Formats: sequence, structure tokens, C-alpha cells
Amino acid sequence: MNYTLSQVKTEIIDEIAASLKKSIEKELFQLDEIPEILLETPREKQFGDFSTNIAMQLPKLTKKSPRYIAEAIVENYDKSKTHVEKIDIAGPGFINFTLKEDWIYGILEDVKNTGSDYGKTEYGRGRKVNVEFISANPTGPMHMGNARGGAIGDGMAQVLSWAGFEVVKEFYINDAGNQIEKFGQSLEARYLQINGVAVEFPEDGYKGEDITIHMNEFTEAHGNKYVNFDSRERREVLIAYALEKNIKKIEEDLKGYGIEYDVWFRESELHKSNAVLEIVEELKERGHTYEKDGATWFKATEFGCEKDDVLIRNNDIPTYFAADIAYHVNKFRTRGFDWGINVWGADHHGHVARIKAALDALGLKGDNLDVILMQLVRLVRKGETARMSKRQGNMVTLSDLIDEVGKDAARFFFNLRSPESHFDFDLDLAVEESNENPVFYVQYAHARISSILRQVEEDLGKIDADFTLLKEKEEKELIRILAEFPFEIITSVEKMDPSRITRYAMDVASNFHSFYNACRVRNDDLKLMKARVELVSAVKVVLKNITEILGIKAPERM
RNA sequence: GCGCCUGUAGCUCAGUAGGAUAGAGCAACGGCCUUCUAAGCCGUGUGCCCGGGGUUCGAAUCCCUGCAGGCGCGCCA
Repeated sequence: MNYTLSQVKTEIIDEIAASLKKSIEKELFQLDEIPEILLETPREKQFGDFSTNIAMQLPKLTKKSPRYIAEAIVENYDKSKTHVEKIDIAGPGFINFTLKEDWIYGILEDVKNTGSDYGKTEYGRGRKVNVEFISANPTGPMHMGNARGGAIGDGMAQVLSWAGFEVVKEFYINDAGNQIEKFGQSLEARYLQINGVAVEFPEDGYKGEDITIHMNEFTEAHGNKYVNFDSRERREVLIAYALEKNIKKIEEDLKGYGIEYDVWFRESELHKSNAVLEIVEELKERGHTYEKDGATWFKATEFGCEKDDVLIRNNDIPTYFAADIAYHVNKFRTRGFDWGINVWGADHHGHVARIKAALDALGLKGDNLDVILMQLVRLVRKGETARMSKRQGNMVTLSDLIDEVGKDAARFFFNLRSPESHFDFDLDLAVEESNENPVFYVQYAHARISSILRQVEEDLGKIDADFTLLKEKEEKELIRILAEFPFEIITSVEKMDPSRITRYAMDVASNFHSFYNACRVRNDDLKLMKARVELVSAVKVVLKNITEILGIKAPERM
């Protein structure tokens, strides 16, 4: 594809560098090497299209004043080699570049030619990225935190894929370990109670209604024959039954949320294949473990962690940590991912350093793993914070949420804020204001354009599109914002924050609505009409591409 | 006690690889529908950027320190 904006910027940067070299040759000042030159977009339009602060970076190295350096750069800058119309020096030494009027029209050609691919780049050069997100415990339904993690994780995966990475979306199923143990005890207690055996429900068991429903259905299907079974065997049967139901439900709920995974990875497989014990063995061989109190410990402190961690408990059962190491080794070593991104709740942040340490200890690069720590969602209802717990069974589930506010609004809402922002989800407000949700603002822009395009009956096919007719302020600003799309995607990758796209979507919609109120697409001047039809078509393409990334609908009508 | 995250307009938040006059949405107020969807547009104003020091030509942004809130510090996951 043709990166208009990128080309324009690169040209200018190259020419600044050339100008610096010339200045050095003319001995206007001395400089050993040309530093990195950054072009930024000034906030104020009066400062031109791009500016650089390079002249203010150099006084220390050259012993000359910023303005002196700026003047030298401007003097030796060859405008004919770039799209620059005008260069000014302003303030303490900023160099501001104003582009020739016509450069922006190339953007429209670009969008028109690339269509549903507009925004895609080769930035990632095909590197393999694994994005693991949600990975909710399969002991019950998903909650609001999972909903946020889903929106962030899926958005991240999309953005990576658009930026030219090869992406695998993955759900890690914790179908082993202590939680499953408790899950089994809870199921068993309910089963026995339902079948007339008076047993106490475990204190820290799962008290949710879903457990009871599972066991009622199970009893209907299989009767009470497991009452007389050995407890261990009985639990196995009940767990297997309820777990599959839960996983199935999770998969279905996520589908309804617009998320489909490439890989569902089961923790239990790592135990079955002996991968967990093998990895502990390898750590032992590499000398990164020791025995204490009958347990096997990983020397995490050797890698800068605050404390060591247990790999194998004194009852010979490996910890979740050991399994997680094996899991990540599987990602990087077995499956060869270049990069791993995990979306975790902030309550897991203590786990980040030690998993990276373990990877380092195994000769892999812990730095190849990035964890997006999202702050937890606090549910506010009737002005009060609602405490939620899967075990207490008092949570608002993902499917409740979708029922109440809709998939699009939920996806959009959870990607409106950066992952690290603490997030109060006011349920009353979300329901009440669902019609004023910003998602409609974006979708409305798309529907409006669709409507216009439906109404264009004139035969414009023979008219050549002359974009230079688009001279209004609103038209030019609208075009400029379209140019930012590929860069916004790349920045989202760099900052690991897909919520940038949501905010960009609002920007595009806002610029479109302003244009809409200032300029008529359908008008008597057919040539102008043709140009505007092409313009709004380009906006429609970008909006559509954005909604693909965000996992929401782009309605033709509203 | 120690570690991580957060603290910006009345509210929810952008801006934090140092840059020019700190922004947006919501809320409030006033305008705009005989013309392509008013779920829209235009206008009006608000800030001890949590406090205090420091680094710098320049700090919301970096460093130190204090305060407030969230989370973590298990042979739970």
C-alpha cells in the first residue's frame, strides 16, 4: 500500500538530516553524529502541519543557541525535495513545517485503492504473537472483569493483526488444581443434598446457583446412583460433567460477545503430558531450585524477585505457578512465538516478575512476554460498590451485561478507557444511558453515510473525481484524520492499548458530523458532488474498518 | 511494613518516549430541522494537573518526599 502520510514525514525527516549535514560541512557548527529526528503534529494549527524540536536538542552538543541552529537548518533545507510549502522558526526554537495544500488528496486515493485493507501495515513483519486473555476459571460464569479483559484482549489481537503480526488468540483453561478441587467438593455436596443425604456445604465452596442447577440436571439425567460411589470417583464424574458444561457456556457467551479463539489450551494437558514435572526437572538441572520443608522452590530472588516461590508442594502436587511456567515454555519454546501478550487482572501483578524470571532461568527471554495489567472493574449499583465473588455467587455475569446493555455498547464501553484506569461500572447508568452511549455516535456516522450513498441517484460514473475541489475547512480536516488511521493502529500496538482506537473512532465520527452539517454531499455541482461522494465513501471505509477492529456492528441504517 | 497501579474541569477520562496557550465526552446554558438521518451540529466556561521539594532553556510528564484510593505480598489461582 501507499503510505502517503508516512512518505511525507520520512521525506521531511531525511531532508532535515541532509540540512544538518550541510550545515556541518559549512562549519556553521560541529556535530559528530545526527541524532534521531522526531516530527510531531503540533496541537495548534498555526504552528503548521509538523514540527520538530531538534534545534532545542542540540545546543549542548554544538554550543550554539537553539535559534542559531534552527536558522541553519532552515537555510540549508531544500524545500523542492519535499511537500513542504513553508518553514517557520517559532518560540524557543521549534521548526514548523506547513505542507503544500494538495498533499492531503493523495490520502483519499489511498483509502479508495486499499478499501477494507486501509489501515493495515507491515509494521509487525509477520512476527508471531500469542495473545492470551480472559482465561476465566471454568468453575462458573464470567464476570465484569472478564468482560473488560475480553474487550481489551480481542482489541489488542485485532490491532496486532492489522499492524502485520501473525496473531493467535488463546484461552487458557485452568481445569486443574485447587479451585477445581473446591469446585468438585461443592458439586458433590449439592448432589448429595439434592438426593437426600444430609451433608454440610463446604465453607469456602462455590455457593452460586449454577452449581445447584448443574446438579439438578445431572440428577435428572443420571439419577442418584452416584450417592453410593466412592467420593473420589464421584467427584471426578461430577467435575467432568459440570466443567464441560461451563466451558461450553463460556465459549457460547464469548461468541455472543463477538470473541472467537484460535486455541483453547487446557492446563490439565500440561499435567497429563508430564510437561509440568519436566519443566521443574529442567529448572532443577539448571540449578535454580532447592528443597525446603518438603517442597521444591524456585530461586526467583536470583532473578531479582522479592521472594522465592514453591513449584512442588510438600504433598507432591505442583503449584499453579509450575504449571504456568510449563504453559509459557510451551508458548515460546514448543510453539515458537516471538512475542506473548497476556491480559491479566491487576490482582495478578505479583505473578508477572516471577514468571518472567522462570523463563529467563530456562534460557528463554522473559522480556518476550508482556502482561497488560488491567485494573479491576468495580461494579457500582444504586451508588454503592457491589462486592462480587464467584464463590459467593453474587456476581453480575457477562451474559447479564450483554442482555442489559447489548454487545456493541459493552465492547465499546470497556475499550473506552485505557487498561490501567480504575473503572467504576455504574450499572444503573449504563442501562439508563444505553441510548446515549458513545457507540451510537460512531455507528450513527456510518449509518448516515450509508443513507447518503443510497440516495445518490445521479450517474457520476463518467465524472473524474477531482479531490482538489474539497476546499472547505471541514473537508480538509476530515481527510487529515483519515490519514492517521494506520499510525493510530501502530501506536495502539506500541502502547499495548487498543482503547486508542475507540477514541480515534469518536474523532473520526465527530469530524464527519461536523462536515455533514457544514457541507452538502448531494448538490447541483456534479463535480463537487462526485468528490464529496468519494470523500464520505472513504470515511465509511475507515469507520467500517474500525468497527471490525472493535468487534461491533457498522449499521447501514439506524 | 514492602511492592505495583491510580490521583488532571462538577462527573467519567485523554494527554505521562519532557515541549508552544493542559484537552474531550457527560452535565449546564443559548442557538440550528420546508434541503442528504437532530442518536447530529454551532456557540458559552471551568482548572492550587493531590501537596511539597528538586533536575532543565522548558515539567501534568523525569527524580525525591508526603497524602489519598485500589490491588498484591499463600505450599490459592
